[in-house]
Amino acid sequence: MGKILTMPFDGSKESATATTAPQDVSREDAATFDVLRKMREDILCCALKPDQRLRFGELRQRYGTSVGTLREALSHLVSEGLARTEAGRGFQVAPISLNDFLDLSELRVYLETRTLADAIRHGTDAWEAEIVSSYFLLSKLGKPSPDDPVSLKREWGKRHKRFHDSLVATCTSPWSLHFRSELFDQARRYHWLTMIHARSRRKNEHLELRDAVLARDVALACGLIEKHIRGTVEQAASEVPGLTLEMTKRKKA
Amino acid sequence: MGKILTMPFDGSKESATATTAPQDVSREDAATFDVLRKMREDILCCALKPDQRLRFGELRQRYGTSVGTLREALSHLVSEGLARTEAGRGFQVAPISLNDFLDLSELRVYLETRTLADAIRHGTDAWEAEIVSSYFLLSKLGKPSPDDPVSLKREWGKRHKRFHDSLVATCTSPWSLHFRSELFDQARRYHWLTMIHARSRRKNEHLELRDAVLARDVALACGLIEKHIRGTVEQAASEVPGLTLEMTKRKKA
DNA sequence: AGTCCCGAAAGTTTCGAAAATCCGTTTACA
DNA sequence: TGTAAACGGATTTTCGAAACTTTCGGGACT
Repeated sequence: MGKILTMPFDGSKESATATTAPQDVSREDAATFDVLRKMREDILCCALKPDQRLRFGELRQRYGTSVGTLREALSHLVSEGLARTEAGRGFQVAPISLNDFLDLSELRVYLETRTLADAIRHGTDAWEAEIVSSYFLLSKLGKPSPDDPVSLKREWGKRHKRFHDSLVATCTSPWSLHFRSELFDQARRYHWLTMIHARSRRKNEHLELRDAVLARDVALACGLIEKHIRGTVEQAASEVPGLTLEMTKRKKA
Repeated sequence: MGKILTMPFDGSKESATATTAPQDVSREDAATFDVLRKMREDILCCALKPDQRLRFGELRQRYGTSVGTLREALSHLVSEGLARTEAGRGFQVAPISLNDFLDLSELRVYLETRTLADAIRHGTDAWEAEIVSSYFLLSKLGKPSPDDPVSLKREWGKRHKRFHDSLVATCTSPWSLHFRSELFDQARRYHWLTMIHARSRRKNEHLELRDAVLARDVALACGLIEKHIRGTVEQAASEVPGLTLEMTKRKKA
């Protein structure tokens, strides 16, 4: 029972391990998990562009790890739909298209409303507190313009995700939450493109959403999030250049 | 994503030493993919039992492959929800519980009806032909009793999956199909338990379903599949011993 | 010119061993 | 006698290299 696992004391009070990332409080899976997270973030933020070929040589240098570890991370990304692999031809970043965005957004409407409704019904004080907190952090930044630096966009993306996650945190259906999370990540790729290109501003839908959720108004909150998702799609469709209905023209020079 | 291809694979043959398979037309990923498929099937059929620890030593012997390959396959299974992994404690088969079955079945009702309705609306002649064909193969076997040999149960499971896949094959939403497929595989674990333990017989719901789909009756077909899924849950809940609401009692012998 | 074949180069896949980690047991000490 | 550190065996995790596959380009033949 006793989970006191006392480390064999090494003398140094502050473990000054300079070699690897020192931010390990509860290291998940160490190297593999770390590489996976970084890589996912890079795909979501289009640092690794859609359809880009992922060669092991470059990746090994970029993330400073071995082939085996990379392979495991890539394998994960494939089953999340963020990468593709074919026969003996290695891996590549999953393509994007308006069709794909439309498809996944339709499913998102269902899963977000389903999880949100359930979360509201099972909401607790701690849940409300986290919503308030994460909204505060989100609003403090304000949606970045295309001209803002990448680091700001990344930070906003993180806070945006945290806010939406907090809304559905008390949902009682693990499977619904799981798929919602995967689809949300998928949508983030398109959100990133919108952030880069779109100049139009939408009104603060997050505030409305927060208040509706805190008021426990299921119908209103679900309606708002549906409008939120659909609005994002329309904005991307009209303002992101090159996001046509079919981006699958495999032009070979 | 794209592993919804329902090719008529013969698989499951012990071709360990059969060096050159006859002109592999569809060789997917050779070793890794092969191990992954075998392992998934073993988990679905409870040859690897829920909560069972998956040690590399045993697995290496069972599947005749290396640690790295196993790791990649296990990694896949984790993101499909068929296995778990924790810190530095290796992998284990995902647990099962009635709660889990109820949760995933509720989501299945939505995804199956959604994909089925869309598939019917976009049905083609080839789609109908495959439905007729796969139903024929399914009905030829008849649902196995608990006393039937494992090989028969496995074959029935394959044909059952192929039939249900054929129904939704023309659905136009890749994401819906993807999640439907994952949930269907999850449900197969519980179907297997039911096949092993349940002795009650249900009427031939597959025939009704087939005819409703071929008649392009969306409402009827969706109603039938909903009843089909819910009926399976009830049968499992009442006839599978040990499938209680909480199976998470961590009894250590 | 066009087509086919063959060899070299680039890249991917698989493997087993070395390093790191965990768990149960023993041992030291109050 | 009880607590906690140290030890040893077992297991996991990571890595780089060997084996294999695909791609590309030159040269001979139609």
